[in-house]
This record gives sequence, structure tokens and C-alpha cells, in this order.
Amino acid sequence: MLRTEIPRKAIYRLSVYSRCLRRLENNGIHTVSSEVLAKAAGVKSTQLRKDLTYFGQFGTRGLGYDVRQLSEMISELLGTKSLQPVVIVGIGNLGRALLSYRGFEREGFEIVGAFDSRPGQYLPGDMSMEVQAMDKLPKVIDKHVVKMAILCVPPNSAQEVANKLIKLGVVALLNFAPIVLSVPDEITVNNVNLAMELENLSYFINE
Amino acid sequence: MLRTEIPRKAIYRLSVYSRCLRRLENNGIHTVSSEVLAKAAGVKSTQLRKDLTYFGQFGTRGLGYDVRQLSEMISELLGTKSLQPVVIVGIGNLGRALLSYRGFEREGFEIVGAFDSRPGQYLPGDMSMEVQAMDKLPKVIDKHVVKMAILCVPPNSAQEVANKLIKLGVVALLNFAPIVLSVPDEITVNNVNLAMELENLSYFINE
DNA sequence: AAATGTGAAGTTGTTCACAGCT
DNA sequence: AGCTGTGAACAACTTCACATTT
Repeated sequence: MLRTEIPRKAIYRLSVYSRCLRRLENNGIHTVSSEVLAKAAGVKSTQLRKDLTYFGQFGTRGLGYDVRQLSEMISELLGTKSLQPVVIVGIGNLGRALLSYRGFEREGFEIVGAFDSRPGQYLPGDMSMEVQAMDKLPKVIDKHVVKMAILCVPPNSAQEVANKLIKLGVVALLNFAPIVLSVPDEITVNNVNLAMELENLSYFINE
Repeated sequence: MLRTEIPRKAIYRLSVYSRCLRRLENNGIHTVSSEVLAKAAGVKSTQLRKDLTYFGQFGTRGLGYDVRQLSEMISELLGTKSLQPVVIVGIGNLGRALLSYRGFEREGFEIVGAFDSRPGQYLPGDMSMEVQAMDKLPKVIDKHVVKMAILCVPPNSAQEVANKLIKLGVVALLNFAPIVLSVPDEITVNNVNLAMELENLSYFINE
């Protein structure tokens, strides 16, 4: 399986398919055609089929796909069958916001540690988690075998913190800092910049 | 200026360039070559130059670009020179999180209203904003001439709320609900799905 | 000499057309 | 007959090569 040749966008679409399949499953639907699933996912049916062939053959000609089976296959591929431990570094406004957002837990990710250069700070209400000092990172990452980190530190320290995390064995970063991180090839970075998304929309508003 | 032909990705990169230029400006640098700016933005210099030609000619051959001038040009293009009013609909976990995140304000967006089907709910601490009922939307959108909305409602009501917003004159949506919204061509939707970003990373962790 | 701007070439990603199963 | 799987055609985007300007 030569993963290098698989378009990054195809992997994203896998997540979309996965969500659609779960909905179908909840509605008691057992079989679905590429046509129907593609429409639900907002793509062309040929694209859905092509995306799946990157990984193998999952359908039955003349019939379609088994919803449960395909759903499982995709979870397997994405590695979301088991709970994935995640640390979050940088507990400013955004970091605190993400901690209070319980959406990650629902989707199979467990935040096993929150870190900041100013530890022990107040976290509002229902958040039971303690903000730990940066020098506690090695212990936590080691204990939970953490491969994934959410980066919410200010832009000027983002690179430094990223380096530290990578050295400790983290291989995937969800980066909210508005800078371009430079990392080794084997490290995956996904950037999310909320302000930039709005800025982008802003372009399309002007007629 | 035929905007239809400009790649969506080029618009995103404009935001990146804009941020790099601001940093240069803050460091008192007046002139920059495509080579240097591109490196800061994490792209090839030819791509930067090509992106800019979609909009005109901004550089001086043999010299480079005037930092201030190019920065202004891009702000103009993106429509971020003036404060853009935004409403946020759906004040659950994520909506509350985004309200507490002050990053938008810093980047030229003003949240002029927070709405939820269950209005008047408690907002923690420093947040002065009141959560209003959905039927107050028309008045606020009208008063502030709101063109942009952040959508944080649950997936099953997202389409309905989107329709309502569009009917009221909103033309750009930042959608956090994990569903594919169907909207008229003239409406722009940017989707952000935090759980999906983690899921995507998860794929790359498995060797 | 240095660096932009751009048509042409190359690469990547998407869609078509249809062969091949069930 | 119906629907998947896929090589080939197409479209979109990126990079190259170099002419052009200061």
C-alpha cells in the first residue's frame, strides 16, 4: 500500500464518508450505493469510488456497499478504532476554549494533559483538568504514549514548542498558531487558523 | 478582474502572505523579494509571484516588493481594511469556546451578536455578551449589515439555520457543524471540523 | 546584476466512459 | 440490469524557464 500516492484530500474525504455512514447506520440502513453516499458527502460518485480504490475493494457490483462494513474499514484505515491520547499545549484563550469543547472526546480522542508555561492557572467551572508546567511534558507523553498534540501557543514560541514535542515522540500536530512550522518530513502538521477562515470568507463578500 | 479563475487556494495563501508582511513591517523591513517572502510563507517563490499576478503587478523588477504597499494591497483585496461584523449562532460548547476566544477581534472581525434557541443562558466570567433568541436575528443582522455568520449549531439543525441566515442576507458562513450544507452558488461556505482534523492526523500516525 | 511577471511544461487531482462482476 | 472498479481523458494547480524591467 503506497500511501505516498494517496491525495491528502482523499484522506479528509474518508472522514466525511465515515460520518455519513454512521448516520446511515443509525437509521438502520444496511446497504448504500456510491451514488447515494456521495450525494450525502457532497462529492461525485466517481470520486467516492476512486477514493476507496486507493485502499482496496469494498463494494459489491450491482449492489453497493455494506454500510457497517465500509464504516469499520474506514475507521480502521484512519486509526480511529481505539482511543487516541492527545496533549494540548498553550492554555491561553484558544487553548482554554478547546479544553471546554468536549467534541474531541466524542470522536475518539482523549486529552490526557494540558500544558502551559504558566502552570496551575484557573480553569473555569466544570473543567477538572489541571494546567501543568512544560517540564511535566516528558512524563505525560511517555506514560500515555502520546503521538498527537494540539498547539495553541503564541506564534513566537510555536516553533520552539513544536521542536520540543517532536523530540519527545509526537509525530502529528494540530497547529492553531498562525505561523508556518518547519518540521521533518515524517512529522504531519495540520494547520487551523480561525481568523484566516474568516478573512478568506471576507474576500468573497465583496461581490 | 475575473475572480472565477482565481484558485481558492491562492486566496488562502494571500492571508498567509498578509501575516508574513505584517511581521516584516513590525521589524522595520521595507522591501522584500519574492524569494524571502515565499520562504516565510512556506511556498515556492514562483507560486507567490503567480498568486500575485492574478490581481495585478505589485513588484519592482530587480528590487522586490514594497512591504507596506503590498500589505495594504492584500488587505484591500481580502476586504479586511474595515471592521467586519459577524454573528455567531449556536452557543453550545464550541460556540461558547469561540466567544471566549478573542482572536477574531484582533484580526478585524467584530462579533455583534450571539444567538441560540435557548437564549439568556449563562456565559462565564468576562464575557459581556448576552445570548439572544433566534427571533432577534433579523433585527441585529439588519442593524449591523451583517454578511458573515459563524455556525456552531448541532448538525441536525445546521441546514435550517443556514437557510434562515441566507434569507436574512448573510452571504458567507463559517460552518463548524459536521455536515455538508447545501446553499445557492452565490453563498460561500468554509467548513471547519476540529474532530476531523484530528482524525486526519490519526491516519498519518499509523506509520 | 537582480528580481519580477508569465507562457509553456509538468504535476496532481478529478471526471469520464466503459469493462467487469453479481 | 445495476452498480462497482479503473485506465484514459480532462481540468486544475504548480513549477519551470526565460524574457523583461529597473
